[in-house]
Amino acid sequence: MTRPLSDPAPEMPKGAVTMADVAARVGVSKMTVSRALMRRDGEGRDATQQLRRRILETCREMGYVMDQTARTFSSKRSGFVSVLIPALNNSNFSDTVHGLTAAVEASGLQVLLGYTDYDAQTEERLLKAMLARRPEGVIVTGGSHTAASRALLKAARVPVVQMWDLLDNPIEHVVGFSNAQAIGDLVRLLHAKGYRRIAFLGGAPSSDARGAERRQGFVQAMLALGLSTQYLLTVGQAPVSMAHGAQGAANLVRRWPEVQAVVCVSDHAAFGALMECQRQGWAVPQQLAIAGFGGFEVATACHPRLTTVMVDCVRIGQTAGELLLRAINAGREGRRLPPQTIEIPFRVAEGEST
Amino acid sequence: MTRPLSDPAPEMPKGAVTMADVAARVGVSKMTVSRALMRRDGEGRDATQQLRRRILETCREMGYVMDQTARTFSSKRSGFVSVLIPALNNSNFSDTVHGLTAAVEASGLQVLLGYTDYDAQTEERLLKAMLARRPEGVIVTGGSHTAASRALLKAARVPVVQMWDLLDNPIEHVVGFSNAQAIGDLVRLLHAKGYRRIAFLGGAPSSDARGAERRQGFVQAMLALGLSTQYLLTVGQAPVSMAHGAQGAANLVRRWPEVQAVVCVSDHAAFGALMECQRQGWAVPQQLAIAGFGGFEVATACHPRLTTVMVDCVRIGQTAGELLLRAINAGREGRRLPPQTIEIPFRVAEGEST
DNA sequence: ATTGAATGTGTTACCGGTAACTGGTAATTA
DNA sequence: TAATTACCAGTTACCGGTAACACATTCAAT
Repeated sequence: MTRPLSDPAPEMPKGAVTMADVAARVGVSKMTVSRALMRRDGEGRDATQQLRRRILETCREMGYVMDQTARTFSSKRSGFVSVLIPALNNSNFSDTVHGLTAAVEASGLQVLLGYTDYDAQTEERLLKAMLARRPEGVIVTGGSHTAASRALLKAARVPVVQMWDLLDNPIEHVVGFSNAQAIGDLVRLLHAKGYRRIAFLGGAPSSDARGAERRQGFVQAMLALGLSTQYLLTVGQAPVSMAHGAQGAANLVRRWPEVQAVVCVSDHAAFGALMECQRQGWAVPQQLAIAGFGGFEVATACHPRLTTVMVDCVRIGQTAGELLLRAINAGREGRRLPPQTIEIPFRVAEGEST
Repeated sequence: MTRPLSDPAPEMPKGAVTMADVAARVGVSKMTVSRALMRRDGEGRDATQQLRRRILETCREMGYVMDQTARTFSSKRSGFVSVLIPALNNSNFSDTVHGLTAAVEASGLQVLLGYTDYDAQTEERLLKAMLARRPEGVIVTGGSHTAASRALLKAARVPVVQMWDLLDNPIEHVVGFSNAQAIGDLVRLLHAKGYRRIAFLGGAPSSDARGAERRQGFVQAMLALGLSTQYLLTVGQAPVSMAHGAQGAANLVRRWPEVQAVVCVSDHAAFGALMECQRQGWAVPQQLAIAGFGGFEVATACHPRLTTVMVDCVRIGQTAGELLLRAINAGREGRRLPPQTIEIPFRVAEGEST
């Protein structure tokens, strides 16, 4: 070493490498480095491109990783969007997250994922924590939020998309489908196949807004067909498990032996019911027909296959992501995208269980 | 308004409310506000506590939310840890995330979750993006990473925990169990029950390190018992689905009708195999015994119940989270926690499928 | 050759907090 | 009562980038 220790060589910064370190090494201002990193490949004049390559090379050599925090702080762009789903372990939502991530990351934004465990209070806490990091947009699931959550979202002044359900009183944008209508289609299919005494099996409505909407849709559809709506069964809290479904089926048959078919709030419950029937030796669908909801893997893998409502979960995510991007881009240009509501199609898939 | 428009009242800042706005309203310096927000309840002298209450009250009135970005930037503490799992829609991992979140959030840190889709390249990209936000610690799943990922983690100079698998060459800390040993226990159980011609059914080893370890453990255990290891079946890539399991079972019976039992890489595959048997009318376990891995909901909900390896996934997460916290706290005090390896127990749960 | 436009680089200020230090006041001790 | 100590609030500087502006250079068109 020819330099005294008190004067460390600029080529070897001691702490983490900063943009200034890179700039010094290349012999330009840090602004130039910043611009080199921002600019896309193959842009600008030849001399500029060469310089840019040299800068990128030096970054690599020095192991420089831009400090996203400083960037966020300075540019007022956090570079991420918040996404809240009720649960991780539900392929419907994780599929949605996949679609969403693909759509959003194409534009260089990251997805910051949180899960609420189907609880509005948890959602509020999570939302507070996420908004403190200044996301550029927020996507939440459904329309059940605390008043404080809604206020937080409004105050955040960033685009908001509510997904999965269609809503009467949306915060801003909506991407989803009508759970009530989907269940209605299912009920009409059962009716067409000759079933008349049909039960609904779901969790406590208070714990799951989506489940409550399905239950309500069931009642409406049954009434419209002039059928009895007395066969309503409640088992457990959201998320309704396979064990709940099994227990529900047992209760159902004991209490209302005359019931011919049961519509379950989800495929998990339906599968549990199906397995209980197999354990008890009840023929499906002859003694009891079973329908589910969601198009989960288990619905097509099990035997007999479950009749279910197939929802294009990935597409919900994609669409929500694209919509959020449009809103964010509008915001960057000073415009405001008028509130949109986009409906996603679904279809009833008939299995062997009805 | 008695004030001219060019001199906005300090009580009504125009943009987002900042700490300085709150400070001005209360009539103190922003440093005092900062300290009031940091300090725990009931600390300090009486006058100070009153001032603190007044400040907090004003924050509430003005709807002030501290800018986490600025705080991170200034204090060099991002307040979050990164967690990478292979997939969201796998209750094993989502349970782990639950345990982890509970453990970590108790200390005021947030969890930033990412999923790799079982792909090391995706993991590397994700890691890069996360490290740019300067997490205070990182938890990854398993030991299969690109060389660049390992380098990134080392360079980040934050504690790292690898979870789920025990590793020969860990990056730093490890929390997990031996997949090979677990499969070994399962094989020995089958052997004790009289099964001799036992097959293994899993995905392509290259796509799933955890699956590969299980396959290897199977071979070892079979060799140790003096049994033939010829019955190795590969179906699809990770994550192995129920459909893969069904297809695998069909292949298995066609190719090696003499096989008495099959050990599947996961409960999903095992369930698929079970359903294929039911479709074909093959008695389980009389004609073919089936074992799974993971203790998923479907394993106990289905009929017959699957023999499986139960892993305390929540505890893996809790332990990993606690370990990471200890390492982070050590780092804050200038110490370095020596690399730890913590083993999590598992147990074989016998169902009716073997 | 001259001009104007387009492009590229450097300089300065600033984002909103916290660390570290300074000086002042209240509580404790001699 | 004076000296010492503990505690507290204010001041200043700074974290690592980018916006905005000023200025220099290159290129195209007259």
